[in-house]
Amino acid sequence: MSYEDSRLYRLRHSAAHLMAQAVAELYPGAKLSIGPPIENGFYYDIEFPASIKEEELERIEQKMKELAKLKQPIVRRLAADRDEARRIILEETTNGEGAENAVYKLELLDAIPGGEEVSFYEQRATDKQGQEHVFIDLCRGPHLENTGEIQHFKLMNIAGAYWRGDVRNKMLTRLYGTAFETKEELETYLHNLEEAKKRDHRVLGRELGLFMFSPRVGPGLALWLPKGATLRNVLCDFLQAEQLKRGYQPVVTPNIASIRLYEKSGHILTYRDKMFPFMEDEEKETFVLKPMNCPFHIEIYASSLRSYRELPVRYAEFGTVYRYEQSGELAGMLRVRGFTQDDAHLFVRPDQLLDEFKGVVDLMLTVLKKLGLSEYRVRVGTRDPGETKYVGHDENWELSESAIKQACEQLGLEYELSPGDAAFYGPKLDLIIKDALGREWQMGTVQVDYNLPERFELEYIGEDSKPHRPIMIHRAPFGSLERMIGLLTEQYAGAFPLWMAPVQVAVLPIADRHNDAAEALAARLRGQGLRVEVDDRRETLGKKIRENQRQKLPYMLVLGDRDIEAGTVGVRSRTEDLGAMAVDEFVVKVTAELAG
RNA sequence: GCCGAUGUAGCUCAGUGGUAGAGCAGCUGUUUCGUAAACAGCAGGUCACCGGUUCGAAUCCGGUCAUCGGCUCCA
Repeated sequence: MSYEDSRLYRLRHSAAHLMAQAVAELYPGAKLSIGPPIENGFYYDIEFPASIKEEELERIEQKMKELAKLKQPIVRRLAADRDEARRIILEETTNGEGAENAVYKLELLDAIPGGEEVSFYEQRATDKQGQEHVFIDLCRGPHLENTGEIQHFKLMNIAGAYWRGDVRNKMLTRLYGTAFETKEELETYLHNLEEAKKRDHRVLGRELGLFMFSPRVGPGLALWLPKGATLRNVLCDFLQAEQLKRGYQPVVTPNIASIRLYEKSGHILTYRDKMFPFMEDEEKETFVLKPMNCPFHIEIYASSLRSYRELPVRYAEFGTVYRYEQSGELAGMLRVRGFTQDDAHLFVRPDQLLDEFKGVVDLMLTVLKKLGLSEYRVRVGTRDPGETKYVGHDENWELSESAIKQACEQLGLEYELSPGDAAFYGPKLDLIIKDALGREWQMGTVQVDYNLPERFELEYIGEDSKPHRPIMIHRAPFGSLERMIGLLTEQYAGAFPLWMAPVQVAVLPIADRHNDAAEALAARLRGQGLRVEVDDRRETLGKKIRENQRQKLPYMLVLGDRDIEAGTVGVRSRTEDLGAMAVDEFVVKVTAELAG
C-alpha cells in the first residue's frame, strides 16, 4: 500500500488540521492556507497577524493536546455547489472574521476544477466548561474518524514559505510537525534524526580532515584539506580512466573570460543574476568569472573546420565554476559558490545522438555502481506541451526525447518522466540522491542542447560536403565533486570503501623501538600503491586504535616485537581484530579487496 | 534574497547584570606500553563584529556578518 493510501497519511493530515484549529483558537486573525501531509510529517502554511517565535510551538502543541482529548468526530461535508462552498468558507471557517480572513481558502476554491466536488472536513465538540470548539476546513481529505486518535505528535520548526511557492507572493509562516501511530515510532524517528546529524558531511568533513570553510575566504568557498583532496583525486582518476576508455579527450580552460563569450552564449541574458560581479580591466574590457564551462569547449570545437568523420568530439574537463548562489541557499559542500564539475561536452551528428546518449548513460551507471550508490532517482525532463519557451525544431525534440528514453530502456535504467522539467534548450536526464537528512539533491546530469550550436553557428562538413549543425550533449556523471563528496561522506558515514579512503592503512608501532620497522613496512606498502600513514605518536596502543578507529581507517596494522620477529602484523579492520598475518598475506588480501 | 533559530578556547558545551569555566584536543615532563582514552603540570578567550542602555554587559536593546532549519533556485 502506498503512503498516500495509508492510515499514517490520514493521521498526519488530521494532525495538520488539529494544528490549524489550535492556531485559529490561539491567534485570532490568523489566515489559513494549505496544510498537507509530507514525507515525514505534515505542515500548515498560515499568515499570522504578527510574526511568531519558535518557542510558541510549545503553546500550540499544548493546545493541540487539549483539542485532541475532546475526541472531536471528524466529519466530511459536501458542498452542494460553488455558492454554498463560498458561503461555508466565509461564514463557517473564519470564526466570523469575514472575507479578509478567507483569502487563501477562496483562492483555493477557485482553483478547483469545475466538475470536481468540493468537500469540507469539520470537527467539533464542547469542553467541560461548556465552551464549544469548531473547526471547518476546505479539504479533499481523507482524514481519521476522530481527533482522539491523534496522540503521538511533535511540532518541529517554523519556516517561511511563499504562498503557492512563488517568490512574488507573500511569505507565509509554515509550521512543521510530525505524527506517528505509536509513541515508540515517534521516539525512534526523533532518535534517528539525531543519529543522522552525526553523519552530516559538515561534521564529518571537519572530524576526518576532509574539507572546511573559512570566513576569511568567504561563504560557499570550500577549502579542501589533504585527506579530502586525496579523496577528490582518487575519484577524478577513476573517472578520467573511464573516460579515456570511452574516447573522451581532455581540455583545460581558464576560470575567467571576456564577457563577450557569455554574450554570445546568451548566458548574460538568462544567467546574469547567478554570476559573480563583473570585473573590468584598464582598457575597459569586462571579464566574468565563469559560471559554466560549455562556451569554452565550444570555442575549441569551433577553432577548426570539422568533418563528419571527426564526430563525435568529446571534450572533458574538471572545470571549476562560480555561481553567486543566494546566501540562504548555501549548505556545506552540497551547495557552494565555487565548485568543480566533472564536465564534458559531446558534439554529435543527429544519427549519433542515440548511441552517444547511451554511452553517457552507461558511463553514469558505471560510476554509480563503482561509488556504491544504489539509492537514487532518475528524472527525465521533457517538454511541457503547453509551453512555448523552447528553442529548436519539433523533430529534434522528438528525436532527442526518444533517444533519452530508448537509451534508458536499452540499458535497463528505471526513470520517471517529468514533463516540463526540460531545459529550454533541450531535454535532460538528472540523477537525484538524498542526503542524511532526507533532502534531495541533483547530482549527475545529461542534457541535449540545440541552442548553443545555433548561437555559436557550429558546423561540420557532411558527407554531402555541405555544412551541418551538430547537436551538443552536456554531461556530468558526478555533477560536482563538492556535492558528490559531501553526499558520499554522508552515505558512508565517513567510512569510505577501501579504494576511496584517503588513508587506507595506518601502521601502529607499539613502542618507539618499533618506529623504524613501521616506516619500513609503510614504505613497502606504499610501493604496492597503498595510501599508508604511520602513527608513531608516544601514545598507548589502545589510544592509537581508538583514534584511528574514529578516523574510520579501513585497516590498522599493529607492529611489535612479536611481529618483527615473525614477519607478521596484527591486522585490525574497522570493526574487529583479525589477528596476526604475514605481511605478504595482508598485501594479497588488500589487493584482492581493491580488485573486487 | 525571504521566514525562524544559533554564534563563549581548535572541538563539544556550562555560565541571564558584578571582571570567563569544564571535558577533549594542544604544549612540557614522566611512562615504552599487544588491540577503543597512561599520569601530572602548563598554556589557551576582543564571549562573532559594531553601536547603545547601565556605576558595571558574554548576559539587556539595535545593527552587521556567518552558520543552521525551511521557502525559492540549483551541480
